Amino acid sequence: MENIATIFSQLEPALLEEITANGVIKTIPAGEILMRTGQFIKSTMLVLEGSIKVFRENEDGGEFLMYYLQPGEACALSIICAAKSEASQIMAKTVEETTVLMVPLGMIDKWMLEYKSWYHFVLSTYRNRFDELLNLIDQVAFRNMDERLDFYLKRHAKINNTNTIALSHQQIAEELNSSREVISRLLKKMEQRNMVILHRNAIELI
Amino acid sequence: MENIATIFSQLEPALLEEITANGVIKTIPAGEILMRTGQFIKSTMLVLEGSIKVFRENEDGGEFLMYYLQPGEACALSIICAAKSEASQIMAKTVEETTVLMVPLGMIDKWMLEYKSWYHFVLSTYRNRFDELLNLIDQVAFRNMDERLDFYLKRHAKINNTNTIALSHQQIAEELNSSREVISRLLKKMEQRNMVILHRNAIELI
DNA sequence: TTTTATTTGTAACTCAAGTCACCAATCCCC
DNA sequence: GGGGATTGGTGACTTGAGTTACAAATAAAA
Repeated sequence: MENIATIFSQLEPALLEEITANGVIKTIPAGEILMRTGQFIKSTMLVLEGSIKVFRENEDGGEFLMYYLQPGEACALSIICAAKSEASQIMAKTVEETTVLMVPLGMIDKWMLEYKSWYHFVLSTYRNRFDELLNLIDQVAFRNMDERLDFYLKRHAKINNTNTIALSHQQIAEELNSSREVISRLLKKMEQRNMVILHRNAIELI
Repeated sequence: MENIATIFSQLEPALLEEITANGVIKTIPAGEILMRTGQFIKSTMLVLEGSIKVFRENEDGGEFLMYYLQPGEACALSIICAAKSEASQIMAKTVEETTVLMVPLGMIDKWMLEYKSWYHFVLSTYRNRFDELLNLIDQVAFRNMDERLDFYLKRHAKINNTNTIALSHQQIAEELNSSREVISRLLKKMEQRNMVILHRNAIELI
């Protein structure tokens, strides 16, 4: 794992020291649920390594994808909920082994006043999540499933920095709140158009 | 119009004085566009009276509703964009004659450090908008049009504190990104189930 | 009072996408 | 290697909702 100062290079040195002093580094195995619908949140997390999936669970247990948290990012919701100690609407879980830095909620308010770089970091966290949600609304409100699938695959490839998506059709269907058959059909069409090559548990982008 | 101190009673007196000193009160006629997609934002707004519709415009000019800003609320986006001076993804316009207090963006950052009540106000503005977007995603991703229509009518009634919605089917269709015929059909069904009474340009909730 | 524009009602059609049913291929583990 | 589990392919059917087309009702304007 890289150094905290490298991952959060935009934060000023004095703040990084405080973060190191007050935060607890925790490594979480893949697939662990970090936040459950309706759960009370008592600390925020900065992602150091790995990746966290933020999603909404529907009635059938499908995990409708909202966005991913990557190293160098923080959970906007935990910061927001902090202020109100209100129930969160969404869930979060690790997709791979993930190292996070847990920061007590009290520190967040304190640092906002003391460190300009923290203030800007928190605001930009909000803004990025806000944008991400606007984008998601765009997708579900205006796009058809074929466009959404295409967008999903490309984003997934970009985030993981590879052009092979190692997911089953079922998993993709759940993240897009669709059904396996629909995704299989659309992927077949994409293959016929030479946009992808299909393998078992893997989709290769061309 | 009520007093600023009454509308924003959660803000501390010293801050209210500063707001009055630095802000400009502006009354805007109904239907005026306050923020256009891609436009640069140079000041934030606190709503004193009236109401502002925040929406996304689709290709055909339909105004897909995101949420309404009411007296006592502020535009979260303008605050977010402020920090980054980035283009906004969405549009805003007055639905009726609206009085706002324009505050230069520079003040926002300044007050965050100086006034705890401002800090909490801004954060709660973010959180409320975030919640609103999550709710919207819920609607478009998981609900059918009949449920969305029902939800829409009830919310509209609640906001305007009346059980008569003074809108044409066409207007409703645009805000839900649907078509007039679909809304007419669904409303007819609701009337048959004794959920509403239909009038010209008005829908009465029972 | 005509004329015109707006609003609403409805039937018929189309299409995207979800569901059902079933099968084949592949993997995994005992 | 055999048997169950997971994954993927495909046809047939259903449904929600958008589209086309047209008519009736009402309001607004001339």
